[in-house]
Amino acid sequence: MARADARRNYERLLAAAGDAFVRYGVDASLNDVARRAGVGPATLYRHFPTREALLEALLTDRYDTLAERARTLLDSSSPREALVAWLHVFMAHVTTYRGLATPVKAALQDETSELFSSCHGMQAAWHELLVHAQKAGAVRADVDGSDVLRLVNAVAWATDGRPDEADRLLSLVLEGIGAGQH
Amino acid sequence: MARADARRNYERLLAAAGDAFVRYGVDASLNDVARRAGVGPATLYRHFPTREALLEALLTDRYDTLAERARTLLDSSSPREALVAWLHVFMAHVTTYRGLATPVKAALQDETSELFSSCHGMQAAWHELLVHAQKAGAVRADVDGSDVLRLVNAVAWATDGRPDEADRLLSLVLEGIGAGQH
DNA sequence: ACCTGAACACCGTTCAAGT
DNA sequence: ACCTGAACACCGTTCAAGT
Repeated sequence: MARADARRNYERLLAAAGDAFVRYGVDASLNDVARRAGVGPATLYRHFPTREALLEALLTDRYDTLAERARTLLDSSSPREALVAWLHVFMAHVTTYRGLATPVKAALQDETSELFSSCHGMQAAWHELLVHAQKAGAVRADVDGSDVLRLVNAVAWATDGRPDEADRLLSLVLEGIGAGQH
Repeated sequence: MARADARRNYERLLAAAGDAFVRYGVDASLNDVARRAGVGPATLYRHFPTREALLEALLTDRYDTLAERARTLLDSSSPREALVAWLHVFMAHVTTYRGLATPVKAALQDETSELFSSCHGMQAAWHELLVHAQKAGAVRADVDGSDVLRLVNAVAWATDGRPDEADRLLSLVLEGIGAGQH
């Protein structure tokens, strides 16, 4: 049973980490996070053994939201529009913290990544969305969903969240999977 | 006029940095580079004020080679094949050191990057290659060369040089610019 | 059961002092 | 004109010692 102070430290650390990641990106100093939380460094490591553990705690429910969003779009729009809209939302997610694309890359392909399982539901929902679009003939049948997701993540990395460039590169990718506007 | 020992230190530092980047990637410790070169840290900073200066010295002639390669391919192959072949060579370049994609990203879009000017000739040659392919109808006329290069660099980043995945993602990009196999 | 903060080995970078 | 290596402020991470 967790002590009250332990629980409080956990919350404070999470809040401080969120702040620091927003300000300085994913590589923000962990000692600084602990300082902001008013806690010793070792306390941070006790609650979150790795930087990825911190990210996981911060992002898990966002991945749930992304999965839900995919399912909502599935019945609400045309298959192509749904897919395009969701990929935009996904890119916005990767832009949450500077440097987030790198851990996301790991999450998308490395089973040992701590974010790997947090992503699983989202990936499943994304695959449904893709298959739906493929069955409607809006996307080529031979493209692999994981490939697309990793490529879109790479676009987010390459454009650093600059919206116009992100949109241009994303259009190229969409064209590549056969989902371009005609 | 440079002293003999200064010149020798310069060469040693360059060699040590090349070694270290190959082993540990672009983020290798600069103190360690100096140690390997048998030189004090300040001597490294005197010759190469920044890590990017080191990269520039190591890569400049490779960019010249890449430019030359583009011009060679221009008359030797079909426009489409030439373009595809060169992009593969470019991706291989980005894989020279682990983590190189990040400075390359800067070089391709940030004028303040020290690699920016080193890249200029290569970019010009690449644009020629692209225009050639576009005139031949092998690539869509509305795609921007810089966009493509940045996207391909992003593919190199996303695949970490794993050849099969790199090829799959690159195919998607090629399809996106209208240069896929039909 | 949990927290503390001093400590370790490292990093990038700069300094006064040397030759 | 160039080099030295000690030094600074930082980093991630772990420790024995506390309550």
